[in-house]
Amino acid sequence: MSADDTYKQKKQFVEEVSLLIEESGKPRISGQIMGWLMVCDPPEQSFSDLVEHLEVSKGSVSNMTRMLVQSGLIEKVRLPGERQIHFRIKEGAWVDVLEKELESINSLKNISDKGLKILKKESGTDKSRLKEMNKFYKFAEKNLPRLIEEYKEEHFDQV
Amino acid sequence: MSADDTYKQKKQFVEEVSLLIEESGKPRISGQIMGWLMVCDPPEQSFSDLVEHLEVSKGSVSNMTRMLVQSGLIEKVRLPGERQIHFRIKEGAWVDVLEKELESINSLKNISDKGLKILKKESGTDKSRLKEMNKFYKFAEKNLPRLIEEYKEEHFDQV
DNA sequence: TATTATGTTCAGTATAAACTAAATATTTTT
DNA sequence: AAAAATATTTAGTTTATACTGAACATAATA
Repeated sequence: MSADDTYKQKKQFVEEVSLLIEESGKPRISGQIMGWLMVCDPPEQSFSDLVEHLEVSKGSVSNMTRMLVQSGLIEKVRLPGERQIHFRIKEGAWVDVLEKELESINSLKNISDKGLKILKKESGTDKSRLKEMNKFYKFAEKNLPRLIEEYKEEHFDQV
Repeated sequence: MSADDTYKQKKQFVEEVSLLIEESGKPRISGQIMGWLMVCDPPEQSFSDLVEHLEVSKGSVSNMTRMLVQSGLIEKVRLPGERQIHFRIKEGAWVDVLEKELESINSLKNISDKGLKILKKESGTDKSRLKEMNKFYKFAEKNLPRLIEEYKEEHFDQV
């Protein structure tokens, strides 16, 4: 297996990751950046590394790295002697993704609270739909953080 | 509080739900349908009920209800004496949403397996990024189904 | 300070998807 | 069987957003 073949496989890997990310509703290029930063060597890549390897515009790299930094998935790094900004996957990136999910779970719990409040005034109207939604998201809100903690303790108790 | 006010609040509720759904990457109208079906009276609504209350086209109702039925969030109902198809929120809709999530979690675990296989050939390259991703999604795959079961037993052991 | 390297912002283009209205198909009633 | 009611499919429009290339801003070097 030549180094060139491995490079091709990495490119293939990048495309598959970006497809998954795209399916989850995020821009394709953010997925390409994530994918590449998972397998590149070294793990830190400069702005222009990204532009060249992914064959995308500077504007896209600028926007998408900002978005990814903002959402906590990657981080900026300054390397001694290096002029350009570098980026790398942030430790705990995937845990962070799940923790972000908790926010929308919270929103869904809140909206179901709100709905129940409205229905309270109408004695005849069925409330079971909203009650089930409410129970489910309360359950999730209670148990997911516990699960995340469990994972953290198992895997980065050194932090 | 008049019935008219309550109706307005329900409309407001529908908009908020649809916004949340939209933010999660699904069409606005699917969110409006979900929202309305959460608070309407009766819980079963006909095709034309949806067209009128949500003020959207028949085509959209046709497409979006099909999508929602397909994804298990709502179901078609035939009511005795009623001519039109009716729709309602399906029992366990929200649990189903989470169960669907498990599929993408599985994809992410698989892609990290694949990535690790590629990096195996390169002795120098950092593997910790992919190992962490892999561990995390393995953990999720192991524990989320358990959690879902726990919820189901607590809340619909009658089923 | 002038020059070069680097990164961001902006304006415009391309693309994809939501949505509608109308035509078509299907089902139900008379 | 004809007519009416109901639902789906289609073609076309609108809207939103990803993406690019170029202009602009900023920071580093000489």
